[in-house]
Amino acid sequence: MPELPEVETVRAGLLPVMEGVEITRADVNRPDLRWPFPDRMAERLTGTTVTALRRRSKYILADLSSGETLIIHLGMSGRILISGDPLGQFHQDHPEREKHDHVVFHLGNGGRVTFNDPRRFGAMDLIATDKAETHELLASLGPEPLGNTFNEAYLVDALKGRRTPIKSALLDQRIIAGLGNIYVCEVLFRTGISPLRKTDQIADKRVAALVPVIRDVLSEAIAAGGSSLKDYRQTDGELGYFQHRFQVYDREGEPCQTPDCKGIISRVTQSGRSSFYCPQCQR
DNA sequence: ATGGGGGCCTGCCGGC
DNA sequence: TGCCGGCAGGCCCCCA
Repeated sequence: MPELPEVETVRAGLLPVMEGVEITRADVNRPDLRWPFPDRMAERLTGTTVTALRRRSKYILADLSSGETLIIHLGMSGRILISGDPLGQFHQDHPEREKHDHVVFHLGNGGRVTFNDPRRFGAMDLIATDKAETHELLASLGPEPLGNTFNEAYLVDALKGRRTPIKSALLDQRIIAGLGNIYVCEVLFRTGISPLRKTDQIADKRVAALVPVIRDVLSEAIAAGGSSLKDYRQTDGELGYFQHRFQVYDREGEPCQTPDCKGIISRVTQSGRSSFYCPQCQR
């Protein structure tokens, strides 16, 4: 569920509350999410200070004064909410423990950071900070779409000779890290490329045109605080609002927004995921 | 080697 | 009102 813009929004929300702040206690309310938590996770977190909060693809990385890094993934339904009013603001507190509050970090500034994940496809792990990039979950990730190594030449080369539909290729985290179902649909709409088109049947020039559009869509979504469908929230509980700007995602049956296009947005299933697109102007 | 489908979980929504 | 099927922002794993 949370794609790069949602994860970046969560990271940005946590930053002023957690950076330079001690974790005084960690409540670990179950033994696992998608996988078992690392051994003695609560003890290894307790008494450490968060020295930096980074993001790699859809992972949040919290560097700790202990020399370890906490890796967090939100899966499909993971949420992180701040409570306890650590910044002295007015946002609503939610002191009661709610269903699916699996991990709670208590902070030295009085704040609490709660990880809630109904479907439990999320994950947490601890690894030495100097080995974080080599963690098995991160090792084979492709370039960051908003970073310098992601560019036209890279994408043209990375997609060369692939027979998979472009939709699947852009969802492949080894090729580009951070896109998910929503933003791939929106990117393909803006570039006029059908999600069904085989990657090796797209001219280099059109592949290259994906690069600035990917950057634009992600940047706009980050600026909007991400997209809130059912359960995603920013860390202060506010909704993101990029969902109002979707042009195709979840708009099956609606008229295409391209000027003068008479198309109707279609939904097709590709490798188990819904693709939304306009059959008229996406070719 | 690569691509497609199944599976992991819970919750929600629409239809009957 | 209640039940059931389908679907959901991700990603690992196995099979062809």
